[in-house]
Amino acid sequence: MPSRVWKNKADKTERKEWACKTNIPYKNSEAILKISIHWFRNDLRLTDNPALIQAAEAGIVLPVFIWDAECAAELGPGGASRWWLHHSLVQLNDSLGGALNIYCGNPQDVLATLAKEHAVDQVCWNHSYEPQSPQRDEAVAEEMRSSGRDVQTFNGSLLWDPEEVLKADGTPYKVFTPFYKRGCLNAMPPRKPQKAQRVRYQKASDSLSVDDLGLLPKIAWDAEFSNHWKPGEAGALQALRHFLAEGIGDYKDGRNFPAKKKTSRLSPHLHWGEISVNQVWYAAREFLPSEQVDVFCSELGWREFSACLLFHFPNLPSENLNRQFDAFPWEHNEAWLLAWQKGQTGIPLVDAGMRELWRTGFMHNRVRMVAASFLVKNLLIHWHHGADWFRDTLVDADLANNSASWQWVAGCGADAAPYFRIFNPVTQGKKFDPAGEYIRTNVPELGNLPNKYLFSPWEAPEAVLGEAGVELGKTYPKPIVDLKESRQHALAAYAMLKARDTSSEPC
DNA sequence: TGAAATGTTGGGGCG
DNA sequence: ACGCCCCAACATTTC
Repeated sequence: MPSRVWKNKADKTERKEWACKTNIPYKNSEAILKISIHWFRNDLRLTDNPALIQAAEAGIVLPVFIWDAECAAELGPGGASRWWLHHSLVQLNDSLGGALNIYCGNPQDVLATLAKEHAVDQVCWNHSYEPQSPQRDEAVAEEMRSSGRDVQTFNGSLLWDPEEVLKADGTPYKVFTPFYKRGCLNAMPPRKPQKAQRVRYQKASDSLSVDDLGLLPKIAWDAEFSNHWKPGEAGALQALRHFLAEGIGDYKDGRNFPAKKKTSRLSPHLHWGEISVNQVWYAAREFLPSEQVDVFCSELGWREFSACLLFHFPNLPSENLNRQFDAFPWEHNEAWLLAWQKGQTGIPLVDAGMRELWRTGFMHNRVRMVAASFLVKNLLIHWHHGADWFRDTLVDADLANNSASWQWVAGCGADAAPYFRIFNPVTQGKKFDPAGEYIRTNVPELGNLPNKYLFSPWEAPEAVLGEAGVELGKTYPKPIVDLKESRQHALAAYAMLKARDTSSEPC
């Protein structure tokens, strides 16, 4: 897409030429060509970007990205997500012909200064629905309006606006099915994606470079990431095309098998808005008939559901949605947490997942559920610790999805898995990784074990272990907990919670 | 998008 | 032929 950097005072011929191409009458171009800031946040794309389109239609665009280190320190992007952001910004800057204006600091201050320096007429951005956003954005808007500038904001990241998806009584949905069926599908269809258009960008002289933001990790644990991911808008479109060609046809069943790569792997792209969810939704629905894409679309629905929950319950990252769980007897054990994080629990499917995460910044969804269930239910470690680790290590770390999903697994969330639904990593492995491919890829030291014992090496006869070159406790850990015993323990903890709850009820 | 315990059914081996 | 037991296969319930 054509884009060009214009100096502050573009010469007349250039301006005339451009006015010609865009059908804006040259005579009026001076008056019509307003200067707008487009504030990039979680919408790092040029296509189907409502706020950017608004800015572009008005005239010259000053594209801005601001890294607010103070804000980021709290529940902002973790290590893997920062890696992604770094590369995504590099891509975005390239597609803007180098015109991305990068700053560090408090957005309100940065934008106020920029607006003054560049005599900005209008400021545009797409909403973020994360908890700190609405208030901060409103303050920015207020300041801009009071200095006589237009402020235009849009929903650029969700199919349905969380403010509008409410039950008849005006309260937010807490159960997925009615949320999706009645709240979403029954409402107006999502906005159709808009094409990218010609934009004239302006580069400020005091912009930082992407490197200046220091987003890349100091220790090179991201070594393998670039083998698996291509951040940026082009990478996002490529991932979408690949999913349509290879994954979506068999999505319903295929998505459950971690060794098959049938899931879309669009989550990090969607998180940073390198592609809009509207583009994905319509691309899928135009590609195959409804009944073949409904399962995938409902996964996008879960993304909407999580965003909506976080929007209406801003404490979702820290507090149990179901407050009964506040009394749950978590048993913190630092050594177990470390073993889980490093993929050294001695439970092959769990370790495979945790190592895939560490190595590639991603874990297949099926395995996420198993690994998370193991932490929360077999180890009885508080879901906060799991959420913290995922937030730091997943390239698709997303406050809404992460918080909602951990609460779902722990049983305290909206429409949650009942607490007694405890995944057995051995059964799950046999069912969803029957050939053991996924485990062998990620836990190579078990590679020579026969399938019969691959999912539970502690049950293998000594001779079989010896044959496979496995020595439990040396080359691979013994299980840190007994699956059956820890399951019983978890159920007992839950029973206690329930007893406590009912005993205090009748008053 | 659970797992395990418990219940039910029916075929086959066997005396 | 019959009753009995075993057990796989499936269904239901319980956590």
